[in-house]
Amino acid sequence: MKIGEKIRRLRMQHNLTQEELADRCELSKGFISQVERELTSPSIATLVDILDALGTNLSDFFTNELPEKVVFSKSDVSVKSNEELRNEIHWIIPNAQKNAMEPILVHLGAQGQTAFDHPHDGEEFGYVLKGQIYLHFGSKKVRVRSGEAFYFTAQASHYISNASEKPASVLWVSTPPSF
Amino acid sequence: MKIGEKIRRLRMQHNLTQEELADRCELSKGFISQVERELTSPSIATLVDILDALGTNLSDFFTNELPEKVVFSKSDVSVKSNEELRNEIHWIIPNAQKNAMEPILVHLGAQGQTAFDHPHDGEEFGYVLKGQIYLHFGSKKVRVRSGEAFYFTAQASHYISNASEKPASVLWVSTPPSF
DNA sequence: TTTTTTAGTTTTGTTTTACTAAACTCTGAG
DNA sequence: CTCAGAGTTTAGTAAAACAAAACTAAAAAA
Repeated sequence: MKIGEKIRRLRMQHNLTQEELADRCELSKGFISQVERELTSPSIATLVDILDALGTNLSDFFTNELPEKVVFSKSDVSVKSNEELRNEIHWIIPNAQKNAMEPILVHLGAQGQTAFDHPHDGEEFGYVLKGQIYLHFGSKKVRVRSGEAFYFTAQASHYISNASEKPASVLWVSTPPSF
Repeated sequence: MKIGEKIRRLRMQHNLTQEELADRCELSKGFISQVERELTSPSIATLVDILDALGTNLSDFFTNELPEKVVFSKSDVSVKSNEELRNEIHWIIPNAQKNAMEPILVHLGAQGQTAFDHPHDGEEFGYVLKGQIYLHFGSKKVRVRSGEAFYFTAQASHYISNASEKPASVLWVSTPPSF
């Protein structure tokens, strides 16, 4: 929590005095002082004004930063294959649920396809490494060939399929990770 | 913005009535109604209570505000090449600044390298499509070969280089987009 | 049909508090 | 010492958050 402290830090980083900040968002300097010392709590509307004057927004403000983590994946970490759907999914990063994005490698055999993915907030990006696949997005169906990419917000059900006899590989990155 | 609508949607997703939600966060059902219809705006403290009862938090609540967008990139949208660094960067998605992730294709010529990227919050994922590159991360230097991937939180300065004479290609996804 | 229940809305009123204006404190500089 | 610039504190008000109860509307039950 600690809204006040955070605002103070931000103000400092911008080399502003309480009064200067107060002017920018049409508040009194005394009030800014109270906010920073947590003697009061601004309304949401005024918080937006303050953050605006500090070049940020509610989203960034409340998003706590992630702990540092570096992963170098030389080999596949975990694999799950599905005979019936003729596919194989390689999770590239361990415990990606904790991260903002989750990259996977999808191998589709002849006539293979992935499981139906239900709509969720977030975005999906794919790059076809090998072969040719069909992306089914809502009622749309689009062909994506090797070296091509696709991108969409995951607000419709979707899955991919391989209509041909040759295997296909897709590098897939989704955010936030579906759980 | 539209705090009320969003709360209503969340409540619906949890199959709660206004009264049930009101009970959980010790508010009156009438007030919940006013909030959802934007006739009033909750204080930050009570907003936290409400979100808590809905199994979320300020951070997540204010983050997911992306407009639906679907992009299929069959050809490169914009390219920027740098003779001196012997590289070429292809932006795959137009206006990716508005999105949660920004995928690019990086081609490195012989002895090429990318510009120095300064630390920022967010995460970076890369997959080497062709050739062999070195990832410089802070003071670390790691070799990544074709078919291998790397991943890290972008809290240290970083860039990639191609030490060999053969060209190299890397598919790069970063989040949030650096601007 | 009438009655009852269930979900949501609207009104009215109280109480809390966000916010202002002005006085106050504490520096450091000239 | 005094002046100026930074922050703090106080006192008061205007605004609003929120509660409680009355009111709609619709569906379920009888």
